[in-house]
Amino acid sequence: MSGTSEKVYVEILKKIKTIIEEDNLQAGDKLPSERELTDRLHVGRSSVREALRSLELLGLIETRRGEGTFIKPATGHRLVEVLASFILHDKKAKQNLLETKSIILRDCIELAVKRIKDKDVEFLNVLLQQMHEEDDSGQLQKLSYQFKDAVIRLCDNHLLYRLWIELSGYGSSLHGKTFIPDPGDCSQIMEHLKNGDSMKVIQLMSREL
Amino acid sequence: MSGTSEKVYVEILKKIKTIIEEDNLQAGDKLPSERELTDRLHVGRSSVREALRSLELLGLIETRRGEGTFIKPATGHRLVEVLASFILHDKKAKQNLLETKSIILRDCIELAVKRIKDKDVEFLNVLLQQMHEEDDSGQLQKLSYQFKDAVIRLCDNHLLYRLWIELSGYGSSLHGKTFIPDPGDCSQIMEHLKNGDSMKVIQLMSREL
DNA sequence: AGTCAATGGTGGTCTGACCACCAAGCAGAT
DNA sequence: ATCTGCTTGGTGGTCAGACCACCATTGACT
Repeated sequence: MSGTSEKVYVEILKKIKTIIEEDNLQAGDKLPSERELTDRLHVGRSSVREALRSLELLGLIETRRGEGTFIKPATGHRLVEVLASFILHDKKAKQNLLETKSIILRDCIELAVKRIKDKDVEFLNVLLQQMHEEDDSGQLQKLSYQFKDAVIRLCDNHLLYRLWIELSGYGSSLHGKTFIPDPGDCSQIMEHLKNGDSMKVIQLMSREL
Repeated sequence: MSGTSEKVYVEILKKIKTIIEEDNLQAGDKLPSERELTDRLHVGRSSVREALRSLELLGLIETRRGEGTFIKPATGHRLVEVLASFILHDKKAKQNLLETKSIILRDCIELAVKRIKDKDVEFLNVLLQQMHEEDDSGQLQKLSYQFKDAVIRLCDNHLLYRLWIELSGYGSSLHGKTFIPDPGDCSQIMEHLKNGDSMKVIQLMSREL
């Protein structure tokens, strides 16, 4: 071995990262099975599992019994969920959470109005069109969520976006419901996005708070 | 049992959380040993370990071989470190990181100028005084860092503060050095804080970028 | 009283075993 | 030829037991 004072499971984390990079694995792709990793890395299966379970809790991978382990599209509110339940005991912390969520949302939108491109406008218009044509309320809700999400992603900063997703995930588990704009809201948001009026967009998107 | 579709190690996470709450364990306190948890929760030791390793990777606990498992004071830059190394493959992601760090810093400062109290001003003045009296360059650096940190904490939002700490931690591992203001900067920062000029404070504190 | 070896507890790791689950392949029925 | 359904191999999920390395305490010896 190379001078290995590190715990095996941490080493494994690094090896897995290497494997992901070398094989250029993308979100949704399958990782080698636990037993194969055991062989390739010359470690015990339990150590492999400790590493994988850690990544799973971080929301970086997803395991499906009988199928395998897969790289997850970065959308893990699990992270904040766990962190929160262990760290955010008191009321003040929850207040902090809501405030931070609101601030991050504002940040995203401010970047969004700066960075929105013509093709983004087109895409949002398509969504908007679909919404106005949709009758089924379930489908409508889904589209509304997509619209909201798409707007936030306009910030073109994946890290910031992830922060919002995670904060949002925990936030909704706090008060149960998530704000979803109706088609009318979306039309207005659309207009203000084009005009570069970030204040108005923020107002419309922050209704839940 | 309650509908147990959950994986054992996730159940264990909850149980551990319960134990921490019931026994009112604080940072630094010792958790029951792996074998004791195995007995108390009627599960295999490997499952207990999967749960503990996950918490360790999240920076929530610390394990010392031959001694035991201990609750860690909530200050895990491990989180972003791990997330980052797995998510931030490309250059764009690193750019995202720097941008986000800068944005969070701005958010903190904007809250800080709103929320600064007289006693905060007093405290910062004491630090400033010490800085001007200090000769030793090492000590001076330490005081400068304290000053910067104290200003950011004025936002009175622990979560936002933690986000900055974590982003900052990874950021410095990117380009190696961290910006530390000199006494002159600190005096100016102090003035603008009192005047409520957040723009100026942000400028002075963001020099590293 | 001081030194140090034995001991018991703790985390670290590996192995092998079994289960539950899923998908693909194959054999039989239609 | 197609569909159905069973078999089978691969996968994750879990457990039990065995060592090892390490640490702190104990207690015997000096």
